Amino acid sequence: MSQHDAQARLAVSTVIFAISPEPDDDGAVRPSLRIPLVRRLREPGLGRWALPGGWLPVHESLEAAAGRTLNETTGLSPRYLEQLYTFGEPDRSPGERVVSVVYWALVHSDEVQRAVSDDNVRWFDEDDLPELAFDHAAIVVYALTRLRTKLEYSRIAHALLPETFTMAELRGVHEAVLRRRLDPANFRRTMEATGTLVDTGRRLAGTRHRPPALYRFDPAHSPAAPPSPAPAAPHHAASALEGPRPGTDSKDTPE
Amino acid sequence: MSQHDAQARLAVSTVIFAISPEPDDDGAVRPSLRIPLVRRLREPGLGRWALPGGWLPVHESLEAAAGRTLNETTGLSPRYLEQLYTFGEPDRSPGERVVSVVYWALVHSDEVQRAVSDDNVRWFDEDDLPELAFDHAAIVVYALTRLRTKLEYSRIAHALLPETFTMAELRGVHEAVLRRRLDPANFRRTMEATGTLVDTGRRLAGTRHRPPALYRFDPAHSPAAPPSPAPAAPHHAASALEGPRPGTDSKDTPE
DNA sequence: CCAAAAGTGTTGGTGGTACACCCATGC
DNA sequence: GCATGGGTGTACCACCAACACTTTTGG
Repeated sequence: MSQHDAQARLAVSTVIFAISPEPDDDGAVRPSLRIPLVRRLREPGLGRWALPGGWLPVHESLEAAAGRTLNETTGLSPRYLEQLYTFGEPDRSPGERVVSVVYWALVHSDEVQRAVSDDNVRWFDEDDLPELAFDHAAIVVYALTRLRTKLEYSRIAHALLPETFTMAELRGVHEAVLRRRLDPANFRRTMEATGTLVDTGRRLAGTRHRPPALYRFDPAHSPAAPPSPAPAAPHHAASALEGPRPGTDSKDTPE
Repeated sequence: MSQHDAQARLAVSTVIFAISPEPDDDGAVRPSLRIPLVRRLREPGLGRWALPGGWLPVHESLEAAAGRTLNETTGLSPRYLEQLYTFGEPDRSPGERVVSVVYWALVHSDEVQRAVSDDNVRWFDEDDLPELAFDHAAIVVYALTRLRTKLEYSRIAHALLPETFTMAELRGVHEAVLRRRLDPANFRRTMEATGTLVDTGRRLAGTRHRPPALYRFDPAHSPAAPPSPAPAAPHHAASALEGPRPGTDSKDTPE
């Protein structure tokens, strides 16, 4: 019983979200929600697209492992990272029992520019995903509903935006995630009422209309962990990454 | 590398909630929220109280394992069972890396009567817990906030009550969980507005005041899985249990 | 001046809280 | 009849969606 003994194997995967400006059908630039996927280089599921992840190292915390694999596959570091759910149906991975602790993450839109993207890592539009390996399609669907639900009662949209942003950009993020238009007037008031928005005093020039104010989020409100007592506490998994090292395929790849 | 090789071990634990009538300080019978704990019979944490649970068998689903260990320790079967969170800090269990997928469950109050309770299994009042092994105290705190949060936007209180119940009993459950008094008039309207309550037509006699109506929950509303798409779907882990079998201590016990 | 988006004001509906009040039963 | 909770009616307040309206820029 070397490594296929009577034990489930533990993997950690992450659903990563970012906002990308994408040309709309009528040419207007509407932001869209995007997700990076990696191509599987081994069986099972060879060639299929899957969520970035890897086996859990014995001495690494779950959250650190999620942040690290995220960084290894995309080159990015998450602004927001939270556990989503643990998937462990006995038959979800052919051949071997695999239990996956899945996280979801948000990254800044301006970082996506310099994100890795090659034959084996690609960003997909949220409503135009390819066929996924294992049960990853269901996982993404679940992560999407969690993101949408949480966006409405929490203020996490800032994790998808650069340091400063206009009210319209913030609204664009909400509209892209919720997939519906929001009233600009009411949206502004709701956001201002949270007290987490700080007017930088500067304005964005160069538009062909009245220049909008630039805001940033009050850091006093966001790093303070939400009322979830025990876990959560989205630290950034500050695990450094030295070069493009082999990644997860030291021996075999999990789902 | 027999079984202490470089892999984390996977355990499944469950925080079980039930309502018990408990004599109040002034003699009045107010329901209270109770949690069963098991005494650890091995190191680490020998003698301490801990959440019921066990190692994950290779061919059993996470939810089935949670339901089974729940049944083995308490003799009860859950009316509600949902995944809570996965705890996996590297140092949470001395000596060995253990990752615990934790569920939370609700059981009917009338079943608690015939629940197991001996030297090694005991029910504790939610606000009078003993010192717990490992990080189980934090886990219970987290489960409590989840229960409280979910009670307010979902209708899960029925899982803590018998088939039929009065409006006051239902309110008593909410008050016990939320730890505050609720306005009877407003509570009634709120509950009636959900449309999930069915008046059985019968009334509870024997009180020394106007006999209250007996309700039951509309089964058309509760088994229908909530809008959580992927996981959830609280099936009852229908794994039979043949007698008081050795349980999890075939080789060693997890946390 | 005009287009276009920023930003403000006002109104009506909805849901929740507080609280006054009547109803039906046991004793 | 009277104490006790069961059950109803109603006024008020906070929040939110809808939408009319004013402001400020670029061209």
